[in-house]
Amino acid sequence: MTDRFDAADRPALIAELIERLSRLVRAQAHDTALNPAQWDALRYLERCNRFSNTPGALARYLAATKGTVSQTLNALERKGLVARQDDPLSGRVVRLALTRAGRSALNRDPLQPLARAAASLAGGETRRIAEGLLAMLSDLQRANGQRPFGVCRTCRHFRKDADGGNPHFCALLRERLSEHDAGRICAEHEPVAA
Amino acid sequence: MTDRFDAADRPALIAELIERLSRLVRAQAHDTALNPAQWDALRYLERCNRFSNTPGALARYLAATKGTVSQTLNALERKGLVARQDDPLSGRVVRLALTRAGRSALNRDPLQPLARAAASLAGGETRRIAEGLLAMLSDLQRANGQRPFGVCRTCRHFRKDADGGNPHFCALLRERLSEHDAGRICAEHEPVAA
DNA sequence: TTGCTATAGTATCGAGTCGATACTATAGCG
DNA sequence: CGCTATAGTATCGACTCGATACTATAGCAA
Repeated sequence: MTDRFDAADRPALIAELIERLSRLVRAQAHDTALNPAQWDALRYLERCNRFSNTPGALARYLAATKGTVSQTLNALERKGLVARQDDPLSGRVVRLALTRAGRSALNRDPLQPLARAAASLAGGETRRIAEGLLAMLSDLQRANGQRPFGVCRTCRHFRKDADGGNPHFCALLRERLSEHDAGRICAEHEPVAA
Repeated sequence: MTDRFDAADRPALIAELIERLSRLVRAQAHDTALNPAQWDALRYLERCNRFSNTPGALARYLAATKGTVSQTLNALERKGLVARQDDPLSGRVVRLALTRAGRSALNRDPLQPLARAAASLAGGETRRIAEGLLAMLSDLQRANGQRPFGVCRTCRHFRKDADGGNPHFCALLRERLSEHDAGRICAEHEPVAA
């Protein structure tokens, strides 16, 4: 029988460690006012751009069904952390926004202990690990036939410094992008490299 | 506002990536016959040693309550993947063992896509990442006041090559350990370094 | 205009999860 | 023999989450 802790099976070890770390975070988060799915949604809404602040985009991001996400949003709205707003342009789109309370709730994010654990790694390691995990995420999403969901800056529709005042531009949505926008998650993201 | 994707906030990014990877695995695992907790239990039972194949140890490992774990075990037993056996020495200890079907179920572990993603990383990276994640796990467990749960070989009670035929020895439980034992997870594990 | 179809989102339901609580039974100690 | 600690189970209830069914709007086509 193969021993999953052998050096040869290090990928299996990595996968299992990821699963365990996440499990510990969830276990720890249990005495929070929010559940894991709600925290995930809150984090997403903090970082998505104005093209992606919708229930549908959130559902794709979380790999959950629209119905499930709708319930999560109901809970977050009930708690006053998220506001739903009608889209001025389209009658069937709902725009999501964090409330002030929602933003400040993120200061109590149960992911913080994990982030602290990451911060205490040896100096150069955080970069390597972040890049490795990112690569794994892309891999996994590709294998699942999902959209990659990256930030505008790394998208093939991103046009850097297209203009003076408003430095960037999205060639897909034909919208100007501020420097701030460029670092936000977009549901339309397509990586530069084909 | 700080942008969580800045280089300065790389630890937060790492934490979030771990959470997302795990979420994708869980989402993918949904059309499996087993749920995430059951997979976690199966994985543990494949790799724990003979001192740690009990519901209590599993509960500590999963950071779950005994009641929850008991239910998980009920489900696994009902599905014929795990067998509960009375301990011959103690009437209040239950020993857990994977059945043949349980062992072969692990070939369909939904963690495998993630492991494959880890395997396709650049050569030297897997080692670094595995070590980094291990360090994070220890950190997190220490912060939560939990037992570390490592393999015998790295335990302070482990005596290497204590004997000829049975090479190793556990100084805590006063039991001989085979080479195979040395790589198994033990609930009594205490790291060498204090 | 009138369909037709696709899409965004919601409501409802039911199987299942998981912690809390309470319980039984054994171990171990005096 | 109690007494207490521990291993494990049963039960309950709040909640999760996907499946299904539904409403409503958008967009296209004739």
